[in-house]
Amino acid sequence: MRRPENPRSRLQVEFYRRPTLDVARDLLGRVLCHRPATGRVLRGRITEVEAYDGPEDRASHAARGPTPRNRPMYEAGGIAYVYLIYGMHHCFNVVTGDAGYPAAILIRAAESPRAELSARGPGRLTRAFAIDLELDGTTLVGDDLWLEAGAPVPARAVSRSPRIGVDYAGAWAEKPYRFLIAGHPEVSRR
DNA sequence: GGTGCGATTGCA
DNA sequence: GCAATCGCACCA
Repeated sequence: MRRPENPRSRLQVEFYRRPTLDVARDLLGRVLCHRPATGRVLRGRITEVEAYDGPEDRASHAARGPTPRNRPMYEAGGIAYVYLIYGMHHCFNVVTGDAGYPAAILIRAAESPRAELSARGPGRLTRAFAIDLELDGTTLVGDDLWLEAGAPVPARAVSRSPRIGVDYAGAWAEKPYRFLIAGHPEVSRR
């Protein structure tokens, strides 16, 4: 019988350099940690994510090939991909897979005993965790930004659905690439 | 160089 | 239902 992982142990690059859907499911229950330039470490347990997987994924920023913005998606897994959406909100992604294969996972929600760190929705989450463009391309195994093992989420507690806000992606909009912990449903209607 | 729009959110 | 707000993708 394997000894349970220390919940405070940090995820290493091997965790991220796996198939994107596997990483997405395994991100549930992990603890996002950010140490801002000033202040204490911000910690929150991930409750909802969406996978954007490969060059064929029409919902992905990489659907039309590499651009200055999506460059981090083509790097080897284990770094952040952060972009500005609607001119006002940041979205935080975890880059996955091998170098040259564009893939990332959008972190959509997290919970914390600290109420101000419980956030539903990708824009609210980045605001709560003080994540902005400065963290674009940052390693996820450094001392500024990292993930901790947290507590495992059993299979029965994982639910899936199509991704939010990607109606333009044709058949790819139907794929169940959104993973969430049952009992932590998205609040936003749609 | 010009134009259209988005992996969202909050308010009417 | 719709405005906010701007970097960037795309076209010329």
